[in-house]
Amino acid sequence: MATPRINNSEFRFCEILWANEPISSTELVRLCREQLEWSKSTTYTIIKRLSDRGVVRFEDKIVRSLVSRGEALKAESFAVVDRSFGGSLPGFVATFVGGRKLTDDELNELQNIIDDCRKEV
Amino acid sequence: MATPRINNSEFRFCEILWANEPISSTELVRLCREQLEWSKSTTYTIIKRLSDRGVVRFEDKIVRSLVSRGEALKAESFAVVDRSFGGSLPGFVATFVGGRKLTDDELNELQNIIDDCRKEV
DNA sequence: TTAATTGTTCTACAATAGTAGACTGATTTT
DNA sequence: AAAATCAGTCTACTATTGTAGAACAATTAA
Repeated sequence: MATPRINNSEFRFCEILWANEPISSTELVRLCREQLEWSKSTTYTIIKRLSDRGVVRFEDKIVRSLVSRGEALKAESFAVVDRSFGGSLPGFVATFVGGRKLTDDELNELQNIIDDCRKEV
Repeated sequence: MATPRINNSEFRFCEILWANEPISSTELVRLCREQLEWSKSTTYTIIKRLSDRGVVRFEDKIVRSLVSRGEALKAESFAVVDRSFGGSLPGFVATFVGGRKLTDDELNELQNIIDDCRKEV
């Protein structure tokens, strides 16, 4: 059961959903109008499309996600690393770093991630 | 001068171009047919679209890139990290790692990248 | 110098992404 | 109960992506 694809505008919608769920459609309409400048029907269209694809459930005027933010992000990060860096995380990181300085904090965070990863056998 | 956007099929095309440039359109048609199963006109359409957007130059039957593979990958990695992880590379890496074991080699590579990054002040 | 081949463009069509107006049925308010 | 509001759907239209047939122009071979 691969994570269903979520396109760009759907992703923006999901960010709002994830941050507020469970949430009524009416509220979503309001938030999407405020934060994305969407019309009411645009919001409903996206709810419909996402629920058709199993990304959300829309029941009794309440919308909730079936795919967590974490799952979606993981799927997306895998996709990029696979497609453009032959599946190599170091390849991705090297390219990213090559074009930008990292702060000490970021370096430390990365170090921690690596160390943790080494621990778990 | 932001790197022009390059969509999926264009990216596949570019991989072939980057690996073989400068290259004649005829050769590209051949390679795209072999590797992507594209028809002749599909290849020419993509050459046209990319040259309209300044990604490649098509002159005297020769195609060459104006955007290097490195630039394109960097732009793409930035885009993902920005859009989905608020610009945080550690955020990206943590998510990625959270769903998959890294090999020792990968861990060492990452370690090297971090160490190098620390050196350059 | 015709015939074939090669190189290129034009047009086009289906699929997906992005967006919304108009309508309808259900509730609520006067 | 008519009027207003609310919740939701339907239809639809534009832009982009993915792909290619047909036509045409230039070059080469017969």
